[in-house]
Amino acid sequence: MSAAPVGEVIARLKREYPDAKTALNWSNPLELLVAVILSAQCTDERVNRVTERLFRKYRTAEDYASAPLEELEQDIRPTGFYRNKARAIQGMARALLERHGGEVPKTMEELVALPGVGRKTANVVLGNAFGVNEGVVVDTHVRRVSRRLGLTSSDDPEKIERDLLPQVPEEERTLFAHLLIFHGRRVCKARRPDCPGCVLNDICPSSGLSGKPS
DNA sequence: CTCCCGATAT
DNA sequence: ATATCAGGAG
Repeated sequence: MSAAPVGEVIARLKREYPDAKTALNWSNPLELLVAVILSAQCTDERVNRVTERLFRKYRTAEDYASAPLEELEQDIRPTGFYRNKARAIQGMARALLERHGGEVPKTMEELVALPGVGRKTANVVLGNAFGVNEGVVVDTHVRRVSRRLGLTSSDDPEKIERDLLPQVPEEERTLFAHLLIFHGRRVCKARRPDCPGCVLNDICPSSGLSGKPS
């Protein structure tokens, strides 16, 4: 079975999810960066519950940098991996102060050099906070849905991104990720995908195998 | 490769 | 009980 054409995938999902955008709540680049670090292996809904109070308490890089680590850990605990994430956020904040005047940098190279920031997190910040679409966000949903659609056969996020890059027009890359994430949550779910109710049913190589994991 | 880890759905 | 959730570091 051949891969689904990306243009058609985007067109149909755009019609299906006209309001697809990040589900994380944020009002500046630092808040987005913190929210994305917290979102690892955690739903956006729970991240938002935590950041609602977190962002009232921590407003600048200095606030995260100077906080007692145990206190920051408790402030983010419900998101899981809270010790790693607290260390990442504090290390990231201190790096912002040391290297970037307390501001979030706008290049891939500078972002991934920050503690706790990998390529996926950097791509989210670049695309959503700065409008830079040099890469494609590959999270668990993008990975699963892309594989099922036949857009990639790899299971490594960096290889998947290299496979997707030439297929997705630069100005559509942020939207593309949001569309696949929405679709991955509501229809092309990890556990029980709803292939009969999927608008990509007729162009998806995995349709009918309804259930066979990525 | 393993480890980190709480909350929710099935 | 177990799988899964906008991953990254050692």
